[in-house]
Order: sequence, then structure tokens, then C-alpha cells
Amino acid sequence: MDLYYQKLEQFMETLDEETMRAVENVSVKKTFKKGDLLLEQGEICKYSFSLINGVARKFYYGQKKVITTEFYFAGDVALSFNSYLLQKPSEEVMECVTDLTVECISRDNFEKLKQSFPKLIAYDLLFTELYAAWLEERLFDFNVLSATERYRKLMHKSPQYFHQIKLTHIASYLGISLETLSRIRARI
Amino acid sequence: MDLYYQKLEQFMETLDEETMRAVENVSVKKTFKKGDLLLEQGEICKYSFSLINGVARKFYYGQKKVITTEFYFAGDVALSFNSYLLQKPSEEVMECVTDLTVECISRDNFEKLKQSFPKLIAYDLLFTELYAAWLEERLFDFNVLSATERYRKLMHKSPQYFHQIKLTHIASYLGISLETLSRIRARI
DNA sequence: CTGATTTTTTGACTTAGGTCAAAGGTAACT
DNA sequence: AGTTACCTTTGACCTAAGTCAAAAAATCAG
Repeated sequence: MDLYYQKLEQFMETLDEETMRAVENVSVKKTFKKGDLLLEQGEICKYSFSLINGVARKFYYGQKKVITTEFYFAGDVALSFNSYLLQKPSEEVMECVTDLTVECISRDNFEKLKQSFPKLIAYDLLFTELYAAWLEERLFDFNVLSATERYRKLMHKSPQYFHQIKLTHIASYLGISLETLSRIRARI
Repeated sequence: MDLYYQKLEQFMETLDEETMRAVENVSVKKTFKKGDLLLEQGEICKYSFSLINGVARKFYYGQKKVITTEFYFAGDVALSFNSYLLQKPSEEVMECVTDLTVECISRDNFEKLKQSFPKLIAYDLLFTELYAAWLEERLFDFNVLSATERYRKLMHKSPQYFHQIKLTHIASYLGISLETLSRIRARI
């Protein structure tokens, strides 16, 4: 994971002023209140949100339960992958867990910029690689780790999750019931 | 899923002769026997394998069980994502399920070509998007479908899996034990 | 500070799927 | 065809995690 971030950061350092400037010109700072939705179910994801501060989460409604697919913190980029890329209605919802400040870039603008600034295509690639690697790891976790191990790993790697986020959401992110999570915590 | 394939195909159609030719020049046709390994555990994944015919699979060793992460058929591109991108030793193994014919392209060559043929970067992006979308769907399946539902879905969407592939491998791909798979099949 | 609402914990019970062991099947080799 | 090795099915039992219900804790509004 970290190696993918490094790759991205290294790339950012080699990015020319001009390209940076062009991106900044199309990005708009916005603020949201806790509980606001960045993206509703059925809405097309037309923007990417780069978090400046605050916490957000992405989730969807399964038949029986709500599944949280991702949490976002400062520095992360929030979007619904499928909806953003295909510009079709989103199954996923994005919600502010706390008050939020973001830099907001419309996909249309960004795609246009890619024509004039081809480096942005390479950026897109790196970003997507990072996401795919993250998904691979998450899949790995579900396949080989027990509920307790997943909890331990999350707690160890990302303790920040446990400050602002309620246990219901953490449980739904770990793919376990709230009660099971509570029991795991009691046992440790 | 299909929409991502479409995007890729559309893109391929717009690809100029020159770029195509350049890629063909660095790709080498190879054949393998059933049981041969395309990539061993601990080896660095230096090649991508584009299947011409036959079936392959990718898997890794969990503590308790073997997990099959992907099957490849004619037209698919086989590689270990993490090892290929970071050029580090692979946890995953790629194995021929049947005799195999592939077009083999070294990553070094391909990366060099990307300098002179920037369209290949866009290709890479589309390919990675497809993979990420596929991973998202797989994660979805594990999160909301029962063992039986996962089996049904696979059987329905990809019946070709059940010809050449043994049940042990299908079970390990579906994330269930061989016995459970056998029982599901008996019940349907 | 108090009552109301939301979140988390605890308890009792259920269940999907796993494990271990043995028996049938199938294929492959001589 | 007969033997060996591998696959798959079946049976008996086990376990991690889920569900339902109620109590306890924390948070919030007035």
C-alpha cells in the first residue's frame, strides 16, 4: 500500500507548475456539515472530492444490511469509482461523518484537462493502481482473516478510525455485526 | 463489467497502426503444458501473458487454505498485479490449468514503449480500471452474497468455468470449502 | 441537571459453513 | 482389464459469527 502512495507522491513532485496550476484553476473549495451527502444513491458521481479536513464514508445498501466500503480522511480523494468512470447512477452513497472541507473537481473539467496535459493521464493511472491495490488487500483480508484479525489489523494500521467513527460503521466496514464487534472489543 | 470491456475495445479500435505494430514487435508467442507455472511464488512478475487459448489460474497460500484469486481464458491478460507494478517478489502463483498458448510481453519493454507511444498509458489506465471494477464486484459478492448465491452467479455468468476447472479450484475461488460446494451442487 | 434519544454492551439462542473421516467415482498408466 | 492416484460426495459433528431482545452507557436538547 505505502509503496503505491510513494509512487504517487514521487510523481506529484515531478509535476510541472503549469499542469498544477491548470488543475487548481478548475478545483473549487467547498464545505459540508456532518451528515450531509456528497453523493446520493442513484445520483451520477460528477465530482471528485479531495478532503482537506474532516472524515467521510462511502456505503451501499445490501438486501439485509448496510455495507461501508471506504472511509476518507484528510488527503484522500473520495468518489464512487463505478459511477464516476461510467457516468451512471451510483449504488453507493457518500456521507460526511464530520464537518468537511474539500477541493471539488468536476470530472468533465478534469477529462478536458487530460487532453492538454497528458501527465494527468499518468496521474489517473497511478491513482487507479493505488485503488486496485487497496481493493486487492481488502479482498485478501476478507478471505484469510477472521473477524478478530480484521479488527486488530484495522486498529493497528489505522487507529484514527476509532476516534471519529461510530462502531456501527466500523462493523459494517469490517463485514461483521455490531454485536460481534462489541464482543471482540470486550475480549481484547 | 461489460461496459469496461466495451470501453477498452472502443479504445483498441482507435489505436493507430504504428502503436499496434510496436507492441507486436516486443511480444513473443509461447506455449506451456498443463501444470506449468507462469509465475512462481517469490518470483518477480516481469511479463504479462495474453492468453490465446487454454485456461490458467492465479492463487496464493493462506495459512490454512489455498485461495484462487482469478481464472484466465482466451483473450484475458494474466499477471500478478502487485508484483508486476512494484517489481517485487510475488505472493501469488500463476499456473496452467490446461495446455496454454500466450503472447508474452516483458514489462521493461512495455514501459519503454509507453515513452514513445503515450496512447499505451491510456491503454494501461483502461486496463487497470477494468481490473479495479472487477475487484469491486468480487468484494461486493463476498459481502452480500451467500455461498449458494455466489455459486449460482458464477455458474450463470461464466459457465465455462465448469468445464475445464476442477471443483477444488472453483471452491477456493468462491471462498468456500470443497465439501460445501459439493453440497450446494447436490441441492440444486 | 434532567429526560430523551442514540449508541454500545451483554445474554440466550440459531445458523451457515467448516472440519474430519470414510466411501464412491473417474481418469490415467501398464 | 486392473491397479493406482486423484477427485468428489456423503455423513456426523463443531464453531464463528449472526439474530433478537433487553440492559447499560453515552450523547444531546432544553
